[in-house]
Amino acid sequence: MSIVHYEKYDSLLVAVDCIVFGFDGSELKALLIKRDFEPQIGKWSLMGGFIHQDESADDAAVRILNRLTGLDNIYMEQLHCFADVNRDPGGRVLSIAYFALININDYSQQLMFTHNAQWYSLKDVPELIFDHNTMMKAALEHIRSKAANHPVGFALLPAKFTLPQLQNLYEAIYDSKMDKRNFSRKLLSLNILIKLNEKDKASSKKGAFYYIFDEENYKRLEHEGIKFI
Amino acid sequence: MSIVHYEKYDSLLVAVDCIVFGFDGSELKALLIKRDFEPQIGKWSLMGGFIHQDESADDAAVRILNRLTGLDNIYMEQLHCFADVNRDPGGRVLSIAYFALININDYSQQLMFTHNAQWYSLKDVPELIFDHNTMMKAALEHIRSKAANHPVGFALLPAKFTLPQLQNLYEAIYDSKMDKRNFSRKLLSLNILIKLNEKDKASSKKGAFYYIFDEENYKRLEHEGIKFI
DNA sequence: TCCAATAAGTGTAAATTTTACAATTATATA
DNA sequence: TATATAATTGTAAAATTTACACTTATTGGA
Repeated sequence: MSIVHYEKYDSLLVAVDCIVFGFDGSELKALLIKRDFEPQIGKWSLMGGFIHQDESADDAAVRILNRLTGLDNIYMEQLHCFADVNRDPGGRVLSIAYFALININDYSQQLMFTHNAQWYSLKDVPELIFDHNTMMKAALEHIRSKAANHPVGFALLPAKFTLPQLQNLYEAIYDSKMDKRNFSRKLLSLNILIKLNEKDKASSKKGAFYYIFDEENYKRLEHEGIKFI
Repeated sequence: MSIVHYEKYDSLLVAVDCIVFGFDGSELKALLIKRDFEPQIGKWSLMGGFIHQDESADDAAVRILNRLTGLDNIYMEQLHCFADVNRDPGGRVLSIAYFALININDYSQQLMFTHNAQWYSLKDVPELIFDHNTMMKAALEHIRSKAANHPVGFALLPAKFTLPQLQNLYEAIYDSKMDKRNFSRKLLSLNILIKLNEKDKASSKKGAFYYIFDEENYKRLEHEGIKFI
């Protein structure tokens, strides 16, 4: 096989920007950072960075997410490559947006402080730099269409969670109320939930049973798809 | 707003590669080109090219599709950005894959010849350069998951088509037989088909009625989603 | 012109899933 | 012990999906 050396005249800067969603038990939130660097210092934005010569886009996203959260093994998917010519006033920069889900409790206050980071409810997301609001909107649409056909929650919920918490998550994703009888019937019929003999008493006197995900069935349905909506 | 000039040390070449699907009435086919240029001259590949400094990725895809097909207004979606470090042995090149659907009859023999292009049934797709087989596979998965939740056919079928042709398309996408009574009931219930008072006699003595898409309802359902599977 | 062949077009009953809807239960605290 | 709170549970009607086979329109050949 012949190796050619491509001309470099139209090489471009390529960034990765991460939309990080977390769930606090009742609301879906996005992790944003207040920039203490140029360009657009002082404004809110997604966490991002340039892709290096010697790393894949996925690796860059992992690196950037790790820098922001301190976490490894974050659930992450490539969302879309945003490539309008003038999306970044500082120069021609492509951005590959990544969609990540984390358990909000895994995120340390220390790192929040270090990065000027803040969790914003989706309703309250401020104006962001560049096309980051567009990315945010695409990420919200993505999780909605994903949740319609795949189980979600594994990455967003703590290991032990209750049915009301899981329902709150779906209600937060779709920003609408659901019937709890129908919801539990539906979710239990998927065989991805294992009921524990232990209750969470934090939000009611009666207490709600904890569940964990059946990891094997969850991953299978994540691949095969379900029909949630 | 302050304009910064980003360092250029990690700028990358970014290509666009197009997976073009067409439907010949019974089979789903992909448009491939036999390379008459380096690297990998003589091998089959997707049609692609580099993104220029002054064009968006979408514009590059339109340009490349137009060069290959002579067509404007091709149905097209960004699929995924492939960015492994060593995906192209000729150098570090990212590739944004685009997924396009065209009416196979719109494609001229002249252009087929000019570009060394050939329609391949999906079952017979040969070994392609780089990660193009991976892209092809992703495109097939994409059209399958898309067809499960959205109407498809507008871009792939001629303006007038018959119900058996539409069913053939769905059967080709899913590579499986469907019941024609259930299929027609389902599709007709979507209110996206307008029956013409005219028959296609090409494939039967009785003839099959032509239909056209109700463009408004089609576009609405394309946006809202349907539940096909 | 009549018959045979071909593919198009059509209906129904059973099974499953979805939807709408409200009473009971467990527990903590007053 | 009474009360308040949120969790848990069932059922009937409606809608959708599935499985399944005969009739129809037309052409070309006997």
